[in-house]
Amino acid sequence: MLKHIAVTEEATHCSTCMMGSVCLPVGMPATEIAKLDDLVKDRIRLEKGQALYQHGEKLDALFALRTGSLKTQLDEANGTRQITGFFLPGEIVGLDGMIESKHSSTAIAMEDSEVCVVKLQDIDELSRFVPSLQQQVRRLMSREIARSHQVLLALGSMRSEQRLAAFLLNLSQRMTALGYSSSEFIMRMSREELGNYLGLTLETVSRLFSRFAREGVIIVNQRDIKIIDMAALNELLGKPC
Amino acid sequence: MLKHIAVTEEATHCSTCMMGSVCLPVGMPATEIAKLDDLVKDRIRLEKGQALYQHGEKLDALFALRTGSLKTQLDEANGTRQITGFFLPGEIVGLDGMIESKHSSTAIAMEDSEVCVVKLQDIDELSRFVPSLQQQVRRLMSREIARSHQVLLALGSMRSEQRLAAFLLNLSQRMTALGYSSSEFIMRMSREELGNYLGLTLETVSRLFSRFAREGVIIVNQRDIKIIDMAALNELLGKPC
DNA sequence: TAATACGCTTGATCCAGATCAACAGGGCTA
DNA sequence: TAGCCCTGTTGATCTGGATCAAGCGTATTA
Repeated sequence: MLKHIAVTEEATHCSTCMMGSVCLPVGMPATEIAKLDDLVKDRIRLEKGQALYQHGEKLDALFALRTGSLKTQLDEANGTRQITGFFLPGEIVGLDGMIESKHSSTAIAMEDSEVCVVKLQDIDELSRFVPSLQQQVRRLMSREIARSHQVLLALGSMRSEQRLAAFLLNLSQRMTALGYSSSEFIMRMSREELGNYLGLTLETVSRLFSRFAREGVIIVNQRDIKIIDMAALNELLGKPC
Repeated sequence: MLKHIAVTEEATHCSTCMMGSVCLPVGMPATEIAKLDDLVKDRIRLEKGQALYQHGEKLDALFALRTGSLKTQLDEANGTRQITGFFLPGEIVGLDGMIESKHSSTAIAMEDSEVCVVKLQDIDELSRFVPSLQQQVRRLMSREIARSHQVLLALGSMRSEQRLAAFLLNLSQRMTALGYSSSEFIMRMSREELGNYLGLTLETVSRLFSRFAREGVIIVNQRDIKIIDMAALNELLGKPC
């Protein structure tokens, strides 16, 4: 059962939330952000492994990740599973589910997490007074499309070492945006989950980590990653450092 | 140079367009569709090989494909290219470009084509009078996200023969929606383009076509495809027929 | 404290699909 | 009509990453 938490009068709202600088309101005019305070009436606390929503369930809201981390995946009838994304605080989950009002994927917490519930209905109502809100939702969805196109590029055109390099650089950037170190962070996903996401086996991922470490590009301690030679990772992708 | 065509008073509008049943208005209330007539003020005619827009260009509109077919692709600085989608009439192109108002991909006509130009500004203005329009745009974007997740599934979890089977079935469905035969159609893309899209080489694609033909699953004549045994393709994907 | 389990690493081997190469057919130009 | 280019087919060979297998460290439970 999902653990709902009503957002009371004195609780944190969008305009005062610490995640504001990376979350849903990013890029909106300050005057309009102030009007978003009634947008989130509800939060959900998730335990590690718990599903926020599952494929086929009715959808009427987006979810802004406040703390923790999530993964989204497709589960096919024949047993295959494809992880389609990993999400960090400030990122929006549920954007793929607005067709037929059914979720087309499953979202699972990779650690204890908390999300803000943003009802689509509330978005539509509020956007009459906050003109930039609809554009903002479009921007977020567009970003999600572009993001998955980047993953397509990785899966379709890159070799295994390039895929992992691209993943590490991407994660590093997102951690930086959150105010964490760009060179040292903890990966919340297992080798198997990462392999699934990147279209590789867990053994290949493990070997790549070992190799990168041997070559002095990173230091690996289980899920604790330290990037030593950022330029080497960029070079792998054929980008000039 | 792009060839623009003003949509005059007596020209076809959304409410009278033959593509209405598969295009942007799909699923909207009839009363609201009637109000969409001012949405498209402009069309663009493209010759085969011509770009509708290119990576980095300013974006302020969506494009509804009226006739012909398009592909979208990412072109990396290091020379790699990844085709991210093939588009048929009635489908919407340009949804990935609303971040920073810049296109994040390039769209190219695979044959002489024509698109309706839908200005974002006009969407925002019109949606004050047509409440379902914003939801419609969200639906279209959501569908695009779900679509690319399906491709992720193919590239990340399927073997070559399954990827091609999934592609053929998908194309068959879309052709059916357009009112064409579900079992016989012409593919507008080359073996190389298809291979690029599916993360395979053109040789592998060619061999797969030959093998499917040898096994009596399809009949291939260059780009003319006839599906003989739809069930066999579904079985390849592990789906019960 | 031992016992079981889970995630990860590493080695040995295998194979699907890439790469390299040759050629065929159709359409276009001269 | 010949010549050329472009697209596609097919064969031979190679290889990156999968698969199979063993073992190791850390956490959890009895």
